[in-house]
Amino acid sequence: MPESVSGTVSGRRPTHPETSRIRLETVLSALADPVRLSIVGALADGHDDMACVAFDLPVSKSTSTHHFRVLREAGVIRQYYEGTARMSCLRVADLEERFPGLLTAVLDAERARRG
Amino acid sequence: MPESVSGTVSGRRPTHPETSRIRLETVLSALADPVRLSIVGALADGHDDMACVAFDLPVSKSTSTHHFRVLREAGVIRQYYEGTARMSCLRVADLEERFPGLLTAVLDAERARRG
DNA sequence: TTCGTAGTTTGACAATCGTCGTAGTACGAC
DNA sequence: GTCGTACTACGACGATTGTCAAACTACGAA
Repeated sequence: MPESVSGTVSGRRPTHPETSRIRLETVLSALADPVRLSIVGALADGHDDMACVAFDLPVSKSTSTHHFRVLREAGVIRQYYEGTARMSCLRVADLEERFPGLLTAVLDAERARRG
Repeated sequence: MPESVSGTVSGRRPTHPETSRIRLETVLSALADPVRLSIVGALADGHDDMACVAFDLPVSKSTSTHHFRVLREAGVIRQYYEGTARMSCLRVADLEERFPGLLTAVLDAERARRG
């Protein structure tokens, strides 16, 4: 967390990489974890925006935070606050622009893996 | 190395996963490394089959062996011997069958990253 | 058979990763 | 204000990963 500009404590202003700076290896390694893959799958199939709490992950709260952070810093999801709830949504358009077809293929594969 | 059936020393009969057993997370994490990504890129763009030695990787021999093994065990490449040379080729059709569009998208992204 | 080439195996190492519990912070409701 | 909820931060831990050098194996050629 390098530059937290204005007054608020860090963590309240999540940093997102610009689309042009999203790196392939980072995205792939972000997606290469079962917990994070299931988050991404849930975001894609379920509701577009979801709070962390809605995911019901098989890990502790702090581990959840960690995984969401990895996804956000990789450029896979965008996060913002809605009250105390951390909402997340997939950066579908950004990813499609940067790596055409990649997210679609991964989501298809993940869907097949589960259903 | 569980079951090496006939007499030969292990390592000479590389084990490849069946297409149906290729796992998404394993493939993604295999591709999430710059060295392995460059191997895959070289295999896709260059010649279909290449010996390890032809890749000119920025790592030692043993590290090379390690990376090829990860790719092979993930189901991304197929390997066989041609004399003492270990030849490698992408399992394009198998991957397309298992995870349609995935390899293509990754290769496009990798190509863009380099060119 | 001897030599060189190509790759593997082993064991080591530092770095990263996924996990947790505890403590802390921000917000909404009361 | 106080309380509860939702999440983050901070260590800590064991497991995995990427790396290497050294010793070894398999094959082809001289």
